[in-house]
Amino acid sequence: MAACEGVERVVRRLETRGPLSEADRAAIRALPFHYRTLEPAAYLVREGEPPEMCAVLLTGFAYRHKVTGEGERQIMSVHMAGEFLDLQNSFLKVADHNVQALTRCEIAEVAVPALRALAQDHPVVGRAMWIETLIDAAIFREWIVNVGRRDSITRIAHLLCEFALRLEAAGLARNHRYEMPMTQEQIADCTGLTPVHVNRVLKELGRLGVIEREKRSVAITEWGRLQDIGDFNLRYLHLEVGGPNNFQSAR
Amino acid sequence: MAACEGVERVVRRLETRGPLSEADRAAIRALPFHYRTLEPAAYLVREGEPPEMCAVLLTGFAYRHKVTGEGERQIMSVHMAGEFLDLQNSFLKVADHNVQALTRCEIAEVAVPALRALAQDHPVVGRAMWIETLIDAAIFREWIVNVGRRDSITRIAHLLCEFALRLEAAGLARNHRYEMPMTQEQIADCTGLTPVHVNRVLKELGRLGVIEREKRSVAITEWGRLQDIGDFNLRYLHLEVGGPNNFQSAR
DNA sequence: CATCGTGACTAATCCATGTTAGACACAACC
DNA sequence: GGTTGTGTCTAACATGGATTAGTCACGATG
Repeated sequence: MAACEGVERVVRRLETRGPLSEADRAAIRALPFHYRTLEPAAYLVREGEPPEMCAVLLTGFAYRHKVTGEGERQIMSVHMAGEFLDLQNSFLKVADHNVQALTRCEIAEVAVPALRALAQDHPVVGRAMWIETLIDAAIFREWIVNVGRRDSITRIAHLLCEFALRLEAAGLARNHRYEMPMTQEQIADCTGLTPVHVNRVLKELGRLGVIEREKRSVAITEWGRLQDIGDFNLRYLHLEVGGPNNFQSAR
Repeated sequence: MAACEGVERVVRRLETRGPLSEADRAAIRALPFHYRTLEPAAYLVREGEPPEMCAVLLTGFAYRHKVTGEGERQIMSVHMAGEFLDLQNSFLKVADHNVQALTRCEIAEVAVPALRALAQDHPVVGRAMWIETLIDAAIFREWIVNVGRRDSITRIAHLLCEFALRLEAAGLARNHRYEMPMTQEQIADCTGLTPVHVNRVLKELGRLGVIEREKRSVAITEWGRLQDIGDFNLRYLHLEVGGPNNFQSAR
């Protein structure tokens, strides 16, 4: 991906949360971005280290996770092209979780101090970045509910629904059909289940006729039923359905 | 609590994340706060409604929760005196969860547009509020791990540890001894367990000699062991141990 | 070409936690 | 001063999902 294309994706992303002035856009474009490609499983952030760079994902997938004292991994979120990966840590002193590439990824990185200065000097841009982290938090909350109070088939159906909508919003899927970026083991780490049980549940969802799978590709054949099974309500995603500028206007 | 005391608490809270100028402080004090007392179980925010007011908790406890399609409740966070309750929703169009008083609460409310204007016109204050929400998000992430990958005794021990430190940071507890604001049923809703099992586990923690209980009062008699049992590492709380201005300085 | 590693998939068994049902203590209220 | 409600606590039984232990297909690697 060309560098200028990368920056423009960042600008567009932030603009969906509110109008930016030309000066705001120029300030974003002036950031000292550094472009890199990461192999699958490469770490972007390690728990315990101070955040120095903040990355935007241009292509590919990445995920946040922690490992318990027992050595069990819990994935806390999965990120796709266009999303910021490190706003969660950039304003804190130390990273409290890991961020790792799920697939091969292209990223645009910028040093944390430059990002802080941007937020300080361009409050509208700062607000847009804040909103990005608020939506991340909304998804974290939904995942607490998912692993805390839903049974296995509901959890996985919910995850499949969330992925469908987020991928479609990112222009990476259509007609509720997509390429699942994760292995069944990683799905297990998202849902607090074992890989074995994930396999059983995926098979069951296929048997019920609500999804069709071939390798990693997933087609949701009965969206309404999958939504019901998954107790899925898209509200928490705060998607800007009407396109840019559809935010709640300041009164 | 007197009104001016309430405002000063908000100022102090925001100052722990970075130095504020006199103009910043004045702007916070000039906010049109409205003071109210809520009875236990009163709603501050309802899922599906647009956020209109943003509240700071002056005394008492409140909690965030969602209810699944099956009618099961999951508590996503518990808040104590000094914390903001609605920054999570104020910059989004619609609340995606409920916020409810756990005990009798005194709150200071301000209309959302005034708060947005404050963040816009005083970027340093905006940044401090952003950091508050980032820490909320860090706690959400830890709770995903807690309900997703820890067994029942670990979950509850972890919750008890978190409460001890947060209450001490808020000046509401000392010597790892505090008044638990929640019933066992509410603890169950925090941990994704049943009230019956919470009771078993609390009894077991008592039998192990790491806590002592009498009604709602909890004394952690062996902090180190409870921490081990609870797989607890305080990093995710991002406590400002050195007092104000102990944030990572801009470079 | 053989070997190795990984991911998908399956079956048998087990156990941590849920479910159901109730006792008991205590405070609030008519 | 009985009644009602709420929170704590317990026991007996049920079960969802974990655990264990594989097979199989496939691509990468030497």
